[in-house]
Amino acid sequence: MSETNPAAAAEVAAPHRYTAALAADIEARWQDFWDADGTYAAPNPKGDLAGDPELAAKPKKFIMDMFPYPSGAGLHVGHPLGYIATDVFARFQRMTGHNVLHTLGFDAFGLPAEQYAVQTGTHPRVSTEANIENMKIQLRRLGLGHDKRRSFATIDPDYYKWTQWIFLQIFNSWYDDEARTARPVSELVAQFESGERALPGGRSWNELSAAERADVLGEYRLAYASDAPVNWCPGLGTVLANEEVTADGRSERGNFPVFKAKLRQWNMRITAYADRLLDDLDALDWPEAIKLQQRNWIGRSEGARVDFPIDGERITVFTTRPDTLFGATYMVLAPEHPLVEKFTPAAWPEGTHDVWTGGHATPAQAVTAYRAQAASKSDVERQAEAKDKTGVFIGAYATNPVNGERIPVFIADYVLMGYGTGAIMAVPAGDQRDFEFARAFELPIHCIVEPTDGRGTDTSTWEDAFSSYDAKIINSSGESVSLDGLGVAEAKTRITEWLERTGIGEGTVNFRLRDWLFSRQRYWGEPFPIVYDEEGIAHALPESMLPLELPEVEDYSPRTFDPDDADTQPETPLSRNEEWVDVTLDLGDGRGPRRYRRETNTMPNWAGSCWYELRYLDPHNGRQLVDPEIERYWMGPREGQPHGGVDLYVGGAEHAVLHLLYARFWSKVLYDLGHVSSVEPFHKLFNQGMIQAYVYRDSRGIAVAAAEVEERDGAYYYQGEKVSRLLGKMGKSLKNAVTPDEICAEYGADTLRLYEMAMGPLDVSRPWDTRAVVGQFRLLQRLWRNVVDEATGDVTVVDAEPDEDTLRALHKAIDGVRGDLEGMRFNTAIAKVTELNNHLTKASGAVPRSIAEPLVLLVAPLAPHIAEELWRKLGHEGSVVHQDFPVADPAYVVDETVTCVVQVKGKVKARLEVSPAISGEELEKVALTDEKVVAALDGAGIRKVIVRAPKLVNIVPV
RNA sequence: GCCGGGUUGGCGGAAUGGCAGACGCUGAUGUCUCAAACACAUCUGUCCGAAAGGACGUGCGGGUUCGAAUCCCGCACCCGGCACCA
Repeated sequence: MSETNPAAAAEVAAPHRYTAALAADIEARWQDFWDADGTYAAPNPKGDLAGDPELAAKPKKFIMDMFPYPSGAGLHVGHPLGYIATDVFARFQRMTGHNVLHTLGFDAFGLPAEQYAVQTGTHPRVSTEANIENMKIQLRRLGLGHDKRRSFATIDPDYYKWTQWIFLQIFNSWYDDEARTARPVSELVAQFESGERALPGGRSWNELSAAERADVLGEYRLAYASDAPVNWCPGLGTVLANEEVTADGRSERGNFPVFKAKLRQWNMRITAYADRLLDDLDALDWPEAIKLQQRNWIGRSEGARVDFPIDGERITVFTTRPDTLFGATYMVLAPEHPLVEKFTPAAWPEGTHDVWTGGHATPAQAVTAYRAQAASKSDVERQAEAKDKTGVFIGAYATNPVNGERIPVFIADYVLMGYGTGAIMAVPAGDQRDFEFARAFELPIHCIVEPTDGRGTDTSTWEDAFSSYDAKIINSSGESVSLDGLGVAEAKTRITEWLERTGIGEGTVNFRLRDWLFSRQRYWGEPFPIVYDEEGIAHALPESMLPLELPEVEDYSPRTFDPDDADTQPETPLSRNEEWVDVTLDLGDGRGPRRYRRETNTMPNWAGSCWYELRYLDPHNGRQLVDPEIERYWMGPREGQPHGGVDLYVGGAEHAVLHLLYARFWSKVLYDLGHVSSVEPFHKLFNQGMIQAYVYRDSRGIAVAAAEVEERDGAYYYQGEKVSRLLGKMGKSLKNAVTPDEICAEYGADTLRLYEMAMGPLDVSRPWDTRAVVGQFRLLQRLWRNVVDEATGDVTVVDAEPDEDTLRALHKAIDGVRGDLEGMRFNTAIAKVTELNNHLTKASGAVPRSIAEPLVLLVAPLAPHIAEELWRKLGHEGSVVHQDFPVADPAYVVDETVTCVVQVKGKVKARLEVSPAISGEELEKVALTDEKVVAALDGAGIRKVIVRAPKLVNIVPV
């Protein structure tokens, strides 16, 4: 024995104590065992992953995490929170009779992986694959029960072959609004050929050129290229989806300015699915907050389209308040509205108001100047100036169809081209924005809703617009329709009927959702399986040419620009490889080998995550993206899940509208085209909270190493200097990252798992506290000691009958833990296990086997390594993973006696030990004769006695 | 501005109409040890009290109820989302 090595001395005294070293040994052994044994292999009903028929016959559970980006920074303890939670849940499901599919892949395309690669100067594939390997090692140490046969990365050609294939399915589809389903474009062509569907302009399909046909089909395809204003981000060198742009007009990633630029880009016609994406939310088991965010994003508004005649033509507006049509005193078009030029006359009409012209000599000049001004403004500036309404008269008048009034037409940037029809009827009395504009441009304000707040009908005295759904319509009578005296709802109905009867308009539903910009000027993404012929017509590559692999290029980094320079144009890295771009191919369409140019944009990083749940099911299938029978087994609709989908999907709330909306859209298209049986990808969604960490900053505001900060008397010091403390994110840049590796080294993975689950409810964010981790370590140490002799390593459990108290403690724990695990309340489940274990620790004598065994099973989902080891020590062959979870005996779940509190006027005055079966009358009698109660009543008369047997009696004195 | 979520000991949290503070951390004291660490044991919401015991207490103000952390109304603060969406 060495006097100078106390740790060694302790080990000699208790060589079989549950220490970090022993935990490491146990964990490594069982992780190897699981890999070799294939413990977590979930059998498919057929195919290469078919297996154990007994397991396959059980009800299925598909439990999934949002898969990680393999960033170069590695994991900190915040990352695996959700993975541990799904793993605990999956293990519990395995022990309660389910065939559980649980695995994890890697989302490895996209900006972060690419930027890391650019920073480190290595090829994205090399650095990404290294990161994946590193992350796999980190994750393996946590003991996650993944079916590793099913893992993949989105960058694997075998995977993105099918991402490309799905893109082509979408490209080759159109949305049939009447049938409310996607259909192959070939069926649309057949309709055009037969004349069943009319072509715009009344032409016949046969007389169209190939280019014209392509243009017509482009109007229908669910994936289409178009010249449209997109979010161009010079700082990132790419365009971005609306969802990737923040409210203040900057890129979500990198926080660079974003400008509107007109560029030819690929889009997904997600708007065709707006109503279904909205309606189908109802049957999903998702947090209401997330559903609400999606509903707001889709933004359904009921209203009407109304045609306003102008110069023998018409401008269509969308309004949610057709009942206020009589109050429309002017019209506003978005500056970029395509009809603006058409109606802009050569000269200002006689007597044009000076404030309307913006000081310009002609309407054309005014329009051009205003458009230039609007385009140069970044969204940030627009935001800041939102209060000051700007605009200019285009020199033309339209007619209000309901009363024949001549109303001026303006352009103004408060009307957005992307919403509705890009044109509005302005009702300044009822709409605050219109009101402000009318005041600024001295336009008339007609009161058409009777104010209910006493302000009167003289609008010249008003300070703001008046709007109420409870008010009555006034001043709204015309020759053919009158709304006077009606409430808002009735007026809407009547005017909509009138609009439809006269053909002037129609009731309609409008959505805020826009089409999804689907191309990026990046290297590290899926190439589009699209080539262009000499006429510039896009052609799909045949399936036999998939996957279209990413070519090598000399410089894969994106061409970025001065972030503030809007006058730049994106340049795609793939366009730098002329040999790859310029190809001669036979597409198998009967045209023979021809020269084509490849599409050089790549898909956005969302593409790979839009369908990965399906590939987990049948990851090695070379002929189909997933076998239909296998898909139906794991994903198909069933009772309570009318749209099918993954049984549990856990991830951060930051994906509320991006990934989750896109994945739902792809799922619906695949369903419509008959490739899958599930309409929705994720039946139940759970958002885990964030693990936060304290950030310590010195007087300059610079973050200092959190691990080296000392606390004295409620203040914090770093190297003697006082520092401030704030709760923030965990990360390298804030110098407060704690890695799972550190915690595993100090306590073991089981302790880390327990601590993360015990910190609090899974859906709430909470601060990491390394000091507190030891609490869960002690739990495992006591658990170990309750079964194993620390000196000899022998099992100490005895075959004696447990006492009543212990039996009750066990069955109450079983009952509670079962419910808590089912409800994903892992923190309280651990508290109940701890209580039982503490009970055993405190009880004198060895633990009976009939208690120790179920205890180990209770622990197994939470701390699987130690559970395996104890299970083996208790004399069982094989793994604990597929054992049955204990079932509580109801006879022991209730206590033999319960404590009944007796209150007087709601204050506890006495406690009685009574039988749980005691009757109300009996209990009342006992309570009223209790001496403490008698003393508390002090002779006062009794007005009322409330009895809730057996737990409570409340006596109300007079 | 609109919408959603939250506020409980020194800290993380438990209790969703019936004993507020389960479980854990921290802290105090003790056992073990030459000593320390580990481990174990007892205590640890605040105030009054030597103690027994008592009073107060779940962001603030009101209400419903025999009884409210929990339900209702109003307010403050914090976090998240959306935002000129007609």
